[in-house]
Amino acid sequence: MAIKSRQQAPKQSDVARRAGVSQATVSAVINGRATVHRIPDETVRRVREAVRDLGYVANPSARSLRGKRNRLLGVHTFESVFPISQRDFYHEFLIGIEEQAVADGYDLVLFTSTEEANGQRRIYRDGMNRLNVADGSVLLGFTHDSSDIARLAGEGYPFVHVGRREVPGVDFRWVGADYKSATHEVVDRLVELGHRRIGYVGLDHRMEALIDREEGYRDGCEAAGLPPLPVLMGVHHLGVEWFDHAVASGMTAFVAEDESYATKLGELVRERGLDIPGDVSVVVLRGTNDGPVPGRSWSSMGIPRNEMGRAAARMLVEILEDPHATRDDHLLLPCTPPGETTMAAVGGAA
Amino acid sequence: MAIKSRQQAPKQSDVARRAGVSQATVSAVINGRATVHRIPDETVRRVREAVRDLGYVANPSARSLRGKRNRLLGVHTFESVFPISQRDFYHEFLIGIEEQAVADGYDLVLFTSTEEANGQRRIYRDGMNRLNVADGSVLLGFTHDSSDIARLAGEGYPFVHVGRREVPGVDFRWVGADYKSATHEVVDRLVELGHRRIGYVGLDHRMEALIDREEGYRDGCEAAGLPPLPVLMGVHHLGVEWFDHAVASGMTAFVAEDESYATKLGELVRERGLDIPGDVSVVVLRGTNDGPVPGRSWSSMGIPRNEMGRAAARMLVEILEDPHATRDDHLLLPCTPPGETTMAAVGGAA
DNA sequence: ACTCCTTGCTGTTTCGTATCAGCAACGTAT
DNA sequence: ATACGTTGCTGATACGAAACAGCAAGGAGT
Repeated sequence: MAIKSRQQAPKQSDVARRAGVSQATVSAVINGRATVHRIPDETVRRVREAVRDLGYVANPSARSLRGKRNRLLGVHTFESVFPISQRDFYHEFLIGIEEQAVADGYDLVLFTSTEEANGQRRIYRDGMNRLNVADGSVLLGFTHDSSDIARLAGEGYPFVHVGRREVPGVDFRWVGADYKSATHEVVDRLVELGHRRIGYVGLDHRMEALIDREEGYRDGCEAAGLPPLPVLMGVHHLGVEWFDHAVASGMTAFVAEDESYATKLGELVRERGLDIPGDVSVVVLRGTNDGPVPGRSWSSMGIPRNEMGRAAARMLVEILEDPHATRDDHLLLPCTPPGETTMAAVGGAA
Repeated sequence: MAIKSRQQAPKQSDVARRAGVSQATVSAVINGRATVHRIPDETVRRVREAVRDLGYVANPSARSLRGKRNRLLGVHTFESVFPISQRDFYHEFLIGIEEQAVADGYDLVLFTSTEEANGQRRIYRDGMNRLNVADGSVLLGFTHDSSDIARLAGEGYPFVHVGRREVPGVDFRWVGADYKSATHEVVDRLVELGHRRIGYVGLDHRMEALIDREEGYRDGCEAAGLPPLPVLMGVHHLGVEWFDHAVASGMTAFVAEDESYATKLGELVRERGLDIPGDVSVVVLRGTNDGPVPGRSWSSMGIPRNEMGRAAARMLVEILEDPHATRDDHLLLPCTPPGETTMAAVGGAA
């Protein structure tokens, strides 16, 4: 069959020969430096013609070898599957990153080769840092093990972490969301709606993004003169005894740290013959798009995932293009308040 | 603040200095040519150690300039927005590609930098062919202009096109879906359900993937001894006059080439007080996930998008890893038959 | 003492592009 | 006649990795 194997594309020296000039002149014309190189119009015309005739296209590898940049932005995620999956929480971040890359004329490298047998993705594997193929990278997702981040920062590799993250003794850039204020406002709104005992249910594993939410909740309670009632545990421990006790104690609203908790709450509510939001209000602080019943979505704090992705990519590009400019290393974007689908006034109808 | 700026990424000469050998030796060790270069184990060990210590990773531009591979698979789409968007028809292909890349230990380069002002993406732009940074690429989506493909093939760049595509005088590899047989079977099923006048509505712009469907439709009609009744036009021309006429002529089933046509048909059906599938059956040949009403989806031919993506990536990797092996250059995967949500027996109830 | 072979490397060139330093030819000024 | 400036280029080099040719040191064989 006739599929060709690698052939020669014309290069600048071919163009030069055809135009009767040197390769350096061709380079100057192509890069618009004809004026500064004092190339007369007639010569420029001849070179352009030769370029057209031969169908010359620049070799990007040679170009970036010279320029020391590859115009590649890396995307690395610590979570198991690449956030390309649409149901994934991280998907929307990736779209933001992609949009910004388009805008800035960068290509994206998805580091999929870093997956280990256990599904975890690590940056350093047998001592190698694959990220180096990209000019810089955006990091997504959470790892318990912050050593990868520390090492990357130590090497001075340019990267931006999506999500606030603190690693003691290590400075690096991140783009986060203001979960604290947003959660505070959620409590304010619930108080406005007449709720006086507001529960907070969340994961037993604490990380920055969750700590911020809990802090906002506590601040909100304090500002309203209410007792904070947080319960932190694994979702499968959320049982009827706890729920009955909570309702009996007068709890009318629940702030769910994660959507999985809301789902569980929904089950408990249904099991007890109650109604959301008629009897109980539920607000989700970290969710995707599902709801308690098909067709209705949770009152869910809006995380500006797209914007966070965009901002992270933008910050990275700025670092790459002007490493020495002074700029903020951290960015906190506002969340949008939840819709009122699963929250309502105390005792009020749906 | 204390964020380090990019210290020059280490190169082979840095590794060489640290290991007390020459750059050539480092290159030999890294590329597994230690044996043929008669480098003793002890030296190999020292070099490897230096590589680890410095976190050395090869510069992909330098490598590809030299004609070497980078374990980078490119993904280029001709359509406007990158198929990362979940609503996009192309999204599922990308997931398949990604999964295969993970399996084979390749990273993915999404060519987002090729977008022009008009939203089109071209491979050759202002004299650059960016695809060269990847070892080979998977091409997605349709362009009217096949010159990019012809040129790429002419240069012998390794690529696999997702979707059957014929460019006269140009041979290249593709992975397609067997729309023809699948559409034939759709007609068979409709005939089984008692339909005798089956309309085919489709885009006026013909491309391989659509031509195949139409051919399958015609074959199916012929096999059943029915007259083929195809109508090809822009979706906005699909109007009530045509619909009334079609129904009056005894048409009971419509095969819609694209989901947009089914949507339009749904409107017309509702407008005339009819019911799908009670009065009219509708089958979609190219759709995503929507339906005539929320909660019900179209009877839609299943395009094995994930598998096509996987197969394309797999084929590409095989080409890269053994360019001279003989293999098929084209692959046709089966579609899955439509569910029976919007098709029913003639005169039968829903 | 000599040739020859093996081991263990190194020096040099190449890929295609961009840039920098500089040079020949000609004109103008003094 | 000499100095100087301008025009219109060219040659050489660097970027980082890979490949080829080859060389010095040491040992074996005669």
